[in-house]
Amino acid sequence: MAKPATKAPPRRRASPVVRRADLVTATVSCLARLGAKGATGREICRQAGVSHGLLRHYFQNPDNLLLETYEQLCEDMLTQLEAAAMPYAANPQEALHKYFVAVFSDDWAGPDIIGAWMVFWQLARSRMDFAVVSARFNVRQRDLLERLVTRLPGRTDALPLADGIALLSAVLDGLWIEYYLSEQRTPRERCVELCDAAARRLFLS
Amino acid sequence: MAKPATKAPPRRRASPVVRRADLVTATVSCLARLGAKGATGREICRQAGVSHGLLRHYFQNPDNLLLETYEQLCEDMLTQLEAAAMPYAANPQEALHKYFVAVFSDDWAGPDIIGAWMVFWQLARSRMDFAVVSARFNVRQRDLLERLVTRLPGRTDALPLADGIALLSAVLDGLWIEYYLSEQRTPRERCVELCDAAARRLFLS
DNA sequence: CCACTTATTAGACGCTTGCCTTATAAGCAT
DNA sequence: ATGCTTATAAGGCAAGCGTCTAATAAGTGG
Repeated sequence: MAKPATKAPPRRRASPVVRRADLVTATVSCLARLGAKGATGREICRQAGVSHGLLRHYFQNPDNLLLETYEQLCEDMLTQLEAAAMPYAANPQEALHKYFVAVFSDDWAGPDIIGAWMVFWQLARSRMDFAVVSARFNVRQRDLLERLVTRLPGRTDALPLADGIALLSAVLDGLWIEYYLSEQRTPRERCVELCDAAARRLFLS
Repeated sequence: MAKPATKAPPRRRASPVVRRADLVTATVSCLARLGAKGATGREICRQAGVSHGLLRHYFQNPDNLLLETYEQLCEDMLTQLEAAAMPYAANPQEALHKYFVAVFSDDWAGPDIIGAWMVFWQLARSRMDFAVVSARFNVRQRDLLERLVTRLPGRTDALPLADGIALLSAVLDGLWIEYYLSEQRTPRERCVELCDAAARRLFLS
């Protein structure tokens, strides 16, 4: 049996949905700061300011928390990217530009989140469940990109559309990595500029 | 004091240079198979078929082994990429193509190595020493790419050269990620094909 | 105001890791 | 051969992790 409690530290209740969100947020932060190795269940709980036992109360295990975090992150990013571009539906070129800006915004490429994506990508290779989430997310993101591109006025088809989409998507990912590795060398504005240039060059010339 | 040894398992000596290479190879394999979390010092030694004490004999600590592995991997890849393209110096377009082929070859994007890069990228963000290696490697790789591109005959300068290089480099990284995430969806030949298309579109039209 | 649910904490256990230290034997020089 | 160097193995140790279990308190419904 456990020892009688010696002291009662402040213990405030929160609704399950809030606590889960807390843990998910802490997970992203830990992943970004400490990488895959440092983001342990206990460390996540420490960051969230709860005892390590609480993780098991809300999630099956730390891995499961990671997976759920990944799913939610993808969902959030996708909806927000869409929300960023859609208001400019009347001006396809501007919509695409806003999309680029959103991709490199602090919300999705900021210092306390960008590192998490890399960990998830890594997990997507060795773990089937993560691979599934990654695949689904990729398809939807590419669909969104395609929707934006096909609306561009005066589009040339010197390049097959599928190739163009694949290449623009690759440019996005590649620049994202470049930004990830050194935001000094390729700052955010430069990334967006290059994306715009790529879109013009691939589809409009 | 330690117990007297009960049995003498086969214990063959190897020259330091060979053993170090063994450990480096095992490290890459572990990183690719198990990710950052699974590539522990002990696991690497297990994979290399040596006792866990040997790691300390050749390297300061597991982290140091990782760093050295990263350095050597970069060095090897760079020299081999150069070696792949240079024989075709007379035909710049072909040289560039061979470069693309080499990037997506089994040697550098095969299943037992591709996962390691992702781990190193992840480390490059949280650890200064890895960041330095990454930065140096990036510069040199981009230089090589630039050397190949500037030789292309009939190059247009509708796009500033620096932009073109940055974009082609991004395409390479992005397609590499795409291949990494699902070689099913974007097989190797398709990646090379898209690289060729990007080079034409960016520099020759 | 009491009882019941459950969010939350804290401790215990077994395991693995990294580090260090000691013991052994393999190969080379003499 | 014999002895010295050192590559190699293996054990011990503290720390950290994931899992499980028991105890405690915070709300909530009666």
